[in-house]
Amino acid sequence: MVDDYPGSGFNADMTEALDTVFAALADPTRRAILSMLLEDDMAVTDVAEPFDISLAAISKHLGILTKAGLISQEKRGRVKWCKLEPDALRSASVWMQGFGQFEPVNLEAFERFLERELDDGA
Amino acid sequence: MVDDYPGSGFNADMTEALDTVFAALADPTRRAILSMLLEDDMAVTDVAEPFDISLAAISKHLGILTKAGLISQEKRGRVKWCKLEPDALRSASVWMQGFGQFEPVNLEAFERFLERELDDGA
DNA sequence: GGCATATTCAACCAAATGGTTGACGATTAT
DNA sequence: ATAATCGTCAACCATTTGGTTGAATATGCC
Repeated sequence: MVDDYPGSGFNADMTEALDTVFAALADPTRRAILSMLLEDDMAVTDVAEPFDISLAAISKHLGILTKAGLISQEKRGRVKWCKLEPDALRSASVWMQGFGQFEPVNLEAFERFLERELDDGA
Repeated sequence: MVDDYPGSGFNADMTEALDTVFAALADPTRRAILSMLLEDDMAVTDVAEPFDISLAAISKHLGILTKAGLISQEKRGRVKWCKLEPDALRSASVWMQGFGQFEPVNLEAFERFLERELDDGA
């Protein structure tokens, strides 16, 4: 095993998912968009309305959120509806919980447990 | 209020904290480093050992993790010790929980795991 | 003192990121 | 048919990012 460091137990897909999700969340505009979609599905133009940047820029942000799986986009007529997909946050959440309140237990075993959980696509 | 969009309720500090934490987590090398530090505090050189990139690159990664508050570094003698600071994940975790309550992992399975762990330990 | 070890700094580089503008295809309205 | 609206695309730009190398700065060891 060449890449023998912690985290290499995750398969490449999981690593990539975490990459794209965390990167998507690292931008305040994108986080604001997600918050907006928490209240309701929205058309691209309406998403863009409160921001001071171009529609094209918003379109790019929505593309990044879509690629990360955090939203889905469905075109109905000439308007494209954006819908929050909060389940995409799950992998990131699971990863982060590994750093929390679990001191007392055997960490190696816990990591193996986590890997099984993630492999199950939970 | 000029910037009237969801998320503008957070003050600038919170936004910046989320920016830096999520950005820090978006890199697989940095996530691997955090996982390593979960097991024990480490010196910079030892952190670098399993990776195929230069020590200077690792030093930069550690600087980013430090700026995000995810680790702390204390120089003792000529070696600088890196220590995980998992509390820095809290703001990010709280933000994410706003999008639905994903339990950390499959809770039943997790509890079974915990029981096994505790039995083994006793 | 002199040498090895630990870590950072500085300069540089290629690629990615977040933004712009103007043109364009698709759909709806007049 | 023509015009307006919705959204993306393409080209471009400045800045950031993740990496390199070589020199510099501590600190510890003989």
